[in-house]
Amino acid sequence: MIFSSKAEYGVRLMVELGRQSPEQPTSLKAIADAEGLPLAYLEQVVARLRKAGLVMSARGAHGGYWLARPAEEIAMVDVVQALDGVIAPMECFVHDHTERVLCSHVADAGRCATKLLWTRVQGGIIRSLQTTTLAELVEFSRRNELVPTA
Amino acid sequence: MIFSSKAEYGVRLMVELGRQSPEQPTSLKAIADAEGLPLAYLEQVVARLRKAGLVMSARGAHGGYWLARPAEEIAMVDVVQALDGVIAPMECFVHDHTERVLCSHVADAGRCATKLLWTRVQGGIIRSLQTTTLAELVEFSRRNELVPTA
DNA sequence: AGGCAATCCGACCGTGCTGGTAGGATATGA
DNA sequence: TCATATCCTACCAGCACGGTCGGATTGCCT
Repeated sequence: MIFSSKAEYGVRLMVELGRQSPEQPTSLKAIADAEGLPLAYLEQVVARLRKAGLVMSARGAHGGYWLARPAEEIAMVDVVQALDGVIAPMECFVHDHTERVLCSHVADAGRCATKLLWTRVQGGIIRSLQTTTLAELVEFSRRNELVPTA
Repeated sequence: MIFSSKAEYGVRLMVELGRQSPEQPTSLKAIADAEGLPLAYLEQVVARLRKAGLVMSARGAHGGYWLARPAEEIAMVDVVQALDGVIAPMECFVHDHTERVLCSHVADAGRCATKLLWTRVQGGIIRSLQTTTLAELVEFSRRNELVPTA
């Protein structure tokens, strides 16, 4: 699998926050209930988003989370990266210094043919994540909730 | 990581085969030595490529492997898929019937906002893999072996 | 003041996947 | 018949991942 469940949960969480009116805190519990996700685990997820500066929080009663900036200004690449870390198609992309057998071609950085391939793939992924904003997803979810299942 | 080491090794193996003259078997041992990879493991890797019809083999002494068709006609998407299986950004993409918590939105197939995102990503990946042929990688590796490291 | 509702934090833990090994069976050219 | 190769299956150790738990802290509300 390319993305972890943290990414899935985190994106859903962001969409949920995007649906709320801004500046008004939404509790994690409300989101956990709405999405049917384990609260304790969501805490870890949202912590990453907070550290990345994507959401803000207020503690205490009636506290909660809200988007740090308008959904239109949030590219999904930032969300996913905050959740899953660097988007790397192959081990040698994330830290070249490890020198694991996996990429025995550390020496010939740009000469490794496979690296050409993985670079293209990485470009494809990042491009698609960069051109998708949170606002799009929010709008998508709003549109679809109106349509009855039957 | 997005792709497994099987993908890395398999792609390298294919490039290596692409560098050889066709119809003439190359032994796995030769490739393992050239790339510095464990032979026993390569056997598993190449088995997938064979089952996918990408390479052919001859057993016995002076046996080995060769490309089933010219490198120009091999899209890397087929190679990677043979090695790593279906390219799915998220669990619910590979088998929708599992109904794991991960995608509690099984019912609303096209309504899940995250699915919109993952679909775009998947598209980006597949497109980049489809537009890259093995021949390109082979040519790339040929060009670069001429340039001295110093 | 006290209690409740929240965020925060870190330790823990089972399970499945991944990368890799081992050993042998089978085929084939010299 | 021997060396060289593909082929096949079982096995294993490490580790990342998804998730739980317990508790500390914060702050509104009565």
